[in-house]
Amino acid sequence: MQKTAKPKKTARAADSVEKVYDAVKELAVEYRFKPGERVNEVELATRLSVSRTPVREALNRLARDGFMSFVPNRGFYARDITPEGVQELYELRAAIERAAFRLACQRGTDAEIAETIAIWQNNSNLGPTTDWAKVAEADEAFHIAIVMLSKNGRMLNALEGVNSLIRFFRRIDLESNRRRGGTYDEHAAIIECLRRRDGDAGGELIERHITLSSAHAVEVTKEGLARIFFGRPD
Amino acid sequence: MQKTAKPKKTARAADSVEKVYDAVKELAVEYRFKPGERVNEVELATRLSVSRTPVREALNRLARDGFMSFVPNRGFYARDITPEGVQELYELRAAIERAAFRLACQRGTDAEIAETIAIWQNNSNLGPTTDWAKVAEADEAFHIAIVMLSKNGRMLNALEGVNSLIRFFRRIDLESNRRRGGTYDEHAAIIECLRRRDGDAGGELIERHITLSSAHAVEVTKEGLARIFFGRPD
DNA sequence: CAAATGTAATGTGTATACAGTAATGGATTG
DNA sequence: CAATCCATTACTGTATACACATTACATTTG
Repeated sequence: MQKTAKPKKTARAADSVEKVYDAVKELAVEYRFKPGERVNEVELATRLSVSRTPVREALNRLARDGFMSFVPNRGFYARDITPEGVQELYELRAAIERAAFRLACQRGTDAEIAETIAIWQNNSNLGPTTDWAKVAEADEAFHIAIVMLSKNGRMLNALEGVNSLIRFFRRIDLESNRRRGGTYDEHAAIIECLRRRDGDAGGELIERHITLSSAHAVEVTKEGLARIFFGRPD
Repeated sequence: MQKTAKPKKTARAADSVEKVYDAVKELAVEYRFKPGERVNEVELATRLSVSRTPVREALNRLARDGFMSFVPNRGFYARDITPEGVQELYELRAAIERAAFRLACQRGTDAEIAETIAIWQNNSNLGPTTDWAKVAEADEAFHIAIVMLSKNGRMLNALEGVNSLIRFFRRIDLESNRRRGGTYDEHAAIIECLRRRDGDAGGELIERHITLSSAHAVEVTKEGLARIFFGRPD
């Protein structure tokens, strides 16, 4: 289905909001805004070559997503970074994934479960790599795949929101975790429960698996702060 | 700290967004928009005596809250109403509250737990009433109070979002539930677990307590639809 | 008469203007 | 020299204007 050479595609700048939302969300996910920094609307608008109107609409969305806070007459501020905040996010993630796993064991079809296992087996064959971004991406996909089996779109949506909020820390966490090993085995055990459809056991494993990560919250945010303020071109 | 009589309080119309957000959210919570209905921005703006700009900002927020969906070049549509959607929300609520209860048992101080119990005892003394809105409000407050003990602001925030999305159904659910009795006893059992700080048992009770509600999702949405389309002045 | 086409009316998308509020920096005063 | 005050600057909040997209409806066509 090619785009049949329609030259009338001068097209208005519509969809600016979506573009701005995606772009600014990306900046926020990667902490290109310093924690607590005030976001200047005109600067952002000129940088993205749009007016303030779509920028403000996007910022309003991002505020509800948890990436911005908003103070009337002062504007939008980038999210903070604190160990407590990170731990809270991991705890929420654990709560969602635990429940979703139990539902997945009830509702996933045999075919879906088999497919999920197959995907995991492929992705875990990354071999020894130092591309932690890829590792984190695969890890996130693994957990998302399980939650999809729960057939609960609301949980999936909530988890995706949490995931984008912790993505920055998850990379750091996985690096140090992988050094300590264990992640692979934990996933393997979870997969085995899924195969047996043992929702209770697997749910507990997932919860512990995630809670282990949350226990590093302090170190992870320390390392995160360092990267935000020192470790990049900017 | 009184507001020292500053007559210069002609004040600009600022804060329109907050006002519009609250007003439209209220409308959405109560399903004053018919399910799936397209929301007309100019009509809403004139009704609230503001321009389209703050209206759109508020609608963008509400979209992220789950009250609106958005289709580029077509605008905002009110959420629709389906049994599956309601059940998903109840499942998410159960997931959050179960995990939060366990944390509450670990983190709540003796004083906080005692206070929570006291508040519940007061509120359960409503006696025989037919003001289901009040009953639902007390129920929501009871569950919120427990989650507050978890000291996890993110979970609290997520739960509040879910609560506002299901408030309409919760009232209906409680009516039929109360007729069947049981709600009081279930809360009492949960409270007892909290007093003993038995997070595992109480968590399971909460989950079952909520899951029981979710099982009525179909009937509840049927009744809800009837009320939306027939049962009110409009 | 049904389907297709053109056109008017309705409504969204974004830029811009202007009013009002907070932030800044220098002058003034103790 | 420090604190306060005032003027200036920078930025936010909302209304409005206009371009574009969609929808509804009447007209034409097979």
